[in-house]
Amino acid sequence: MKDKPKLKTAPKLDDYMLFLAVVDGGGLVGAEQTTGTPSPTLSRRMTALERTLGKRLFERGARGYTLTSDGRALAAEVEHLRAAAQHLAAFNTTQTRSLVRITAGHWTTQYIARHFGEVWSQDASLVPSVPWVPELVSSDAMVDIARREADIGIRNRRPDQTWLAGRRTARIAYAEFARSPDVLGYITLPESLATTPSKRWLRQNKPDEIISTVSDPRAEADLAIGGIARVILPIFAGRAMPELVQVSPEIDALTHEEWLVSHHDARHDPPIRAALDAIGTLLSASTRFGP
Amino acid sequence: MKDKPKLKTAPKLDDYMLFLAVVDGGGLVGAEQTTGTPSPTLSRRMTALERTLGKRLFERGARGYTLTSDGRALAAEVEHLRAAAQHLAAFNTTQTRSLVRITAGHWTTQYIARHFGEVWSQDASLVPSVPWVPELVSSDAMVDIARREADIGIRNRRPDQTWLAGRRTARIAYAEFARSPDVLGYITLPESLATTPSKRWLRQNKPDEIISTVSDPRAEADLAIGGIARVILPIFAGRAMPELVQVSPEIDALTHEEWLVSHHDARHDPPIRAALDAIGTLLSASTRFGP
DNA sequence: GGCTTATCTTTCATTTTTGAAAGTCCAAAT
DNA sequence: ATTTGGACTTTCAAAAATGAAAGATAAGCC
Repeated sequence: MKDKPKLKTAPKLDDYMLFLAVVDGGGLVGAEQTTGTPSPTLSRRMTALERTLGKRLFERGARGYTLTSDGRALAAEVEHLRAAAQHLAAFNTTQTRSLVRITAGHWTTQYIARHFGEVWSQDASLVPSVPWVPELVSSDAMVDIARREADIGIRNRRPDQTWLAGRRTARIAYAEFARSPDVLGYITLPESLATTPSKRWLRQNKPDEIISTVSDPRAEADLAIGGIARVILPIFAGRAMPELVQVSPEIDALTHEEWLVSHHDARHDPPIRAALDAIGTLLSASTRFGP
Repeated sequence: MKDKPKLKTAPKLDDYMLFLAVVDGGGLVGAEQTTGTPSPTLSRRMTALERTLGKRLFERGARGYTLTSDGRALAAEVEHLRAAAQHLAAFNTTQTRSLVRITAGHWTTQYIARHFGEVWSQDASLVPSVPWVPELVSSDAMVDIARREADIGIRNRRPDQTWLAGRRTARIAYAEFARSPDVLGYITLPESLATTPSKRWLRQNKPDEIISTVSDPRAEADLAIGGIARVILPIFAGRAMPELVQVSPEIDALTHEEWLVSHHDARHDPPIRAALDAIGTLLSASTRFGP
């Protein structure tokens, strides 16, 4: 940053914790063992702490650091900070697992939820080294990964913003499903909710054959199972419902790719890395698309 | 550092304090005002805190940040840390001035002590913007600036270690002083203490004329004032004692430069910067060497 | 007295963090 | 419906921090 004269009036709180580690350990080597911070870094941090406070906290010798009287006085005062930091650490361990928010369309979310046990387990021996839990959010809206509305999005095209990273997982095909081939007419969502390409396609291509609407994708499928009309579904979702049969060939106009999308930075975050791997495995599984 | 996978289990304590500032301020802009930390930095630090804890602490909106339930829970817990940090800040303000340890030979130390008021004042309107206090240590030993035995050293030659920074301040000349020109013989320090060039010179050149020794540089001058013998002094020191007169020409063999020396890193430290400027002004003053 | 060991400091290449400027998005105002 | 303003995120160049390796120093041991 710009070279502007700045008197540091407040040391880093972490430097106080490192200070205590040096005190407890009798020197940099002892503190290195307890904190994992290398001695050269500790040396600089202790020097910076002394400089910022304007106090000589240690006498430095061949046998390690020993406290000055200023150092002993400070150590007594920093115990409050140690207690507070330990309190926070204890609080944080009450929830050790990272929540990873994953958004996808309804049927993809359902598929993930039903098959998630195949790639994740709460059993201690199977839990991945990075503990995480999925938070599945069913949404067709383009959620804002930049503003952290989701950690991972499953989308129907390659991400085009440069801060997003994406991996193609599958090719998704659509077809008509019904209770039997002789069921005619279509059920779909109201026009205001018909935001997906498949809903728009139906309204554009067969508007006179829509005989009913319902506001919920789950209910849409239930009504098709009830024999009232046909429904257009991703084929992997339709095949997952034994009461329905495919009653048309694939609808080529609706076929699209499926992309697993995350923020460029976040994908290095271990819980998100682990989630991307697990979800990617699920979405790419050959069993998802047929026997 | 090496690219090794590392799950950060403990956030920076300062990030918790920034978190509280964001909570108090209702967003990044409010926190920027109270902490001075720019919004882009705060944005990243809050994202890093969330990632490290595996919790979503904020909902992000066009009107700033609002806390999630996890965020509210954490904010309550972090109050302990806020209290501890405030306790420390209060403790630190009990000693706001930086102690700058300056080592020099006896006579230089005395000169600085006597004239220090010319470049430094406790008066509020004259105190420099960087509060510091000198800790003068009279020592002829080569103190270890690397191991922080002193912040500033006044030496008789250019520093040769690369981690030291130096500024030449004066040319120091020596001569014999006595109560009157007819006083003969020399007083000096015992051989074991005669570590300075001037003492060694005397022992090498006029060993048979040493008629007495004393262990203290101050007493050495006092005895000369008492008329017992001559003493070899830096001319600026001799002239500062009206009871003594210079009784020899300058002793060319003893003339040397004077250097103001500090650790390379430390000289950017404002208290040390201020001390170097003040001491440099004193040592270079023309009044130090003559009428 | 010389050698070994322990501990701290410095070098140097690499990584991380920072902050000004610019970009993005949404709510409020017109 | 459009424009404006506010708040957050990203870009990019610069600054700061880091840690392995090497250097420096002193105490302990033989």
